[in-house]
Amino acid sequence: MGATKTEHFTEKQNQIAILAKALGHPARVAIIEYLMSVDTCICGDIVNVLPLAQPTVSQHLKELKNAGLIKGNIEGNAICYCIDEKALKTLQSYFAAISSHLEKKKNNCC
Amino acid sequence: MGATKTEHFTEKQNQIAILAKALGHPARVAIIEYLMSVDTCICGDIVNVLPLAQPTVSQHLKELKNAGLIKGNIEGNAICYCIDEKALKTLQSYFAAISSHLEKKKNNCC
DNA sequence: TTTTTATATTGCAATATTACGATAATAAAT
DNA sequence: ATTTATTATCGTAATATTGCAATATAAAAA
Repeated sequence: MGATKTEHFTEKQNQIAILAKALGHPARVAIIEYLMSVDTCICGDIVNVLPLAQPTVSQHLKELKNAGLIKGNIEGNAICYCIDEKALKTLQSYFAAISSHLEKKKNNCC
Repeated sequence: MGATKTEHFTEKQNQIAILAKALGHPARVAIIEYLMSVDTCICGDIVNVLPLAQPTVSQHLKELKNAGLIKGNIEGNAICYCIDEKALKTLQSYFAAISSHLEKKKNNCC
């Protein structure tokens, strides 16, 4: 064993889990924050910004891309990675819904 | 190797990563959603609701608790787990900030 | 007190993640 | 055509996660 039983959960639950998992590493959070901070879309300096070796950064970028959090095109020997707004909007909506639900409830146990 | 290099990232980045990682599994997303759906705080039926064995569920609950997403007290031989609103508020604020930042920017590359 | 009920812990096997050196691939620059 | 610069892939070691059977723990019920 060791493999997640995705088939037992809803599409939505799996989707949120995939996005959350992709952000479940500080390097990937840092990458998203960096992509937000730069104006340009070409940003070959991600490797220099992060305290990790180039193959490791490349791997993290791949995971963010697989999860759908970033989009990337190859521009010559530079990369053009940027945030996929749709994915982040999904997360924003999800947690906004949870928050408003919790506020309505005001349950005060625990 | 294989251990995350947390020390190279900011407190905030690590905090978000910890919360996101905890939600990086559909079972744990399902648990949060279930805790939201029930009115009561005592909810010993989590095990019956999920398609996983009892020790596995117990482990997922432990991880959610470690990450700070749920709070739990033992109430006799039942458990009282509930959502820690603070943690979910943190996530809500974080993604709200990202979303509003992205909307302001309207970058249209990629 | 013994049984029942409910959750936690232990131990283990299967799998996944993290990290990086070495190397490949690719395109711009010389 | 060769060099240079940049990103991707491969291979591998260390560690973490996932899942569950077996067992422990703890309190209510009998």
